[in-house]
Amino acid sequence: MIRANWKFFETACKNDYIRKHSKSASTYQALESISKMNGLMEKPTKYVLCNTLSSCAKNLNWHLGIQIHAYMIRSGYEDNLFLSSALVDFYAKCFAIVDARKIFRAMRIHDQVSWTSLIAGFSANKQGRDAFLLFKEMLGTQIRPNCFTLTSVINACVGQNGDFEHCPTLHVHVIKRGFDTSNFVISSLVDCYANRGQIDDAVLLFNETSEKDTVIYNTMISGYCQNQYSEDALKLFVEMQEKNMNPTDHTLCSILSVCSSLAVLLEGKQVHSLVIKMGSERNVFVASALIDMYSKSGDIDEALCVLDQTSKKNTVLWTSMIMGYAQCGRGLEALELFDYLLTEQELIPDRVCFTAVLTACNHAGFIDKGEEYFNQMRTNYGLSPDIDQYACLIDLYARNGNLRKARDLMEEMPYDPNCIIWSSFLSACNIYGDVELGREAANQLIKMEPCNAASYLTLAHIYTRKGLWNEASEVRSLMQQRIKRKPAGWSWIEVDKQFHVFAVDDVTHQQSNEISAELEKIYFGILEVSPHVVEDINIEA
DNA sequence: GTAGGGTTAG
Repeated sequence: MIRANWKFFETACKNDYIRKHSKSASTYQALESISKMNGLMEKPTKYVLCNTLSSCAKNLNWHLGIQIHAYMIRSGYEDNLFLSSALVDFYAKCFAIVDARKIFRAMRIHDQVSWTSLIAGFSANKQGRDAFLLFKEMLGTQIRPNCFTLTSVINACVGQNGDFEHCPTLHVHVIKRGFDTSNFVISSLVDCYANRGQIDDAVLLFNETSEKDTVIYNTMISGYCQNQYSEDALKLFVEMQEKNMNPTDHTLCSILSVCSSLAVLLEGKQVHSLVIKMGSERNVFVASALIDMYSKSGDIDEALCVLDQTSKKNTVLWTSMIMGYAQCGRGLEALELFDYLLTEQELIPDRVCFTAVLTACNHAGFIDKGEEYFNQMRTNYGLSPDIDQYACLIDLYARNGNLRKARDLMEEMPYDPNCIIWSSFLSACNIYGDVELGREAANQLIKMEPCNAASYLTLAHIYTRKGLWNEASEVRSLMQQRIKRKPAGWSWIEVDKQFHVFAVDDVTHQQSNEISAELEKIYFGILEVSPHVVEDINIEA
């Protein structure tokens, strides 16, 4: 029997695995709690029920919430608009979106709040399409959307697939209804554009906003950060300080993430000082960003220190540390930590945690262990692997020379292999010189990204190593036909058979370094084997 | 009298 305590329910609702157990807990504490809130064992009024439901929604207190629902039915409050809206919100926030929809559909009348609650619910449950359809349905009624509704539906577009392009349409609604002065709405639009890689639109909107608050700054910084405009993110951070706007924990997270991607330990340490000054080291988001920053900068000991000092550790924090070990090549320590957490700390791993564990196996070359952990996901934790964990296992097989096994798994898995999977598979084919599988992988990649030179060049490399000069030449001429000009923003010159990559003006120093590294990686392989290929890869405009 | 909103982590 699991003891009923509210902390447990908060966690329980976040995780399906525990959630099924939470149903077996006793219910008396729930009723006791309602009574206490209402004072001295009296019957709860509809106001108390409403407030309590709202609090259950905020704190993910599933058990108490369903007790209140039961009480509502018994007491004839089912038709109360306020209570029903709060109930929709409660179920939606507790990830029971099917129940939320059921309550909403059973309501005889709806208002802005009930519509918005379900739209926001779909959005929070990553069902952007449903949120957008419901918004369209709402437009067909007498109830007009308000700024809450628009924020929720715009938010639903974030993280959706490429074909789900409603951000400009919603932007028009925002302007038409005069919500373009609301920072709430504008920040969700900035986030939406940035998330879709339309950074110019995000910047335009940000610059047009006259009274910028901290959140809108944070959103823009985070947008720059997501799109690898690290220097612009830093500039905006400085601008914020010049305007005497206090950074928040969100700002710190984004800036630490910038320091991670630039691997600038010195600047990262300065931000760490600011974290301490602001007293934010207890924030688990900030702590996680710090661990990530230190481990990506190669200072794993400092990452451990941060972890030790964080009193409230959760799965994300532990995962950061496991990933930190894995990425700096200390796979064994990563796995030891994971095993310790399972046995001693009762860690309940999620999918991302398994990604970190499988990455560790990958870096350490532990095939058997990798397979074991992969199978444990389903058998021990009821988690069906998603494409990221499949990608890890496929990469683990391929890197270690089991190309056939990797290819079979790509066939068996319930997802279509993405660019990441094909390109890691192609580079394994290159290492092990497998012409047949390499050709297939390159062709798939060329179909997906016809203008990415890397796939053509890697395939040409595989052919050249096997002495298949004609095939290699065919691939190179195909590349020259398809890629007619140099990718925007960078160029290169050849001096003494060495490539010197330089950036044109509008490319930041950081991007230019990344491009150099990438090109050096590609061309070094080619130069090594067959110097005459060098002439062919001068793709002129 | 009661309900709903924006940016953050692996």
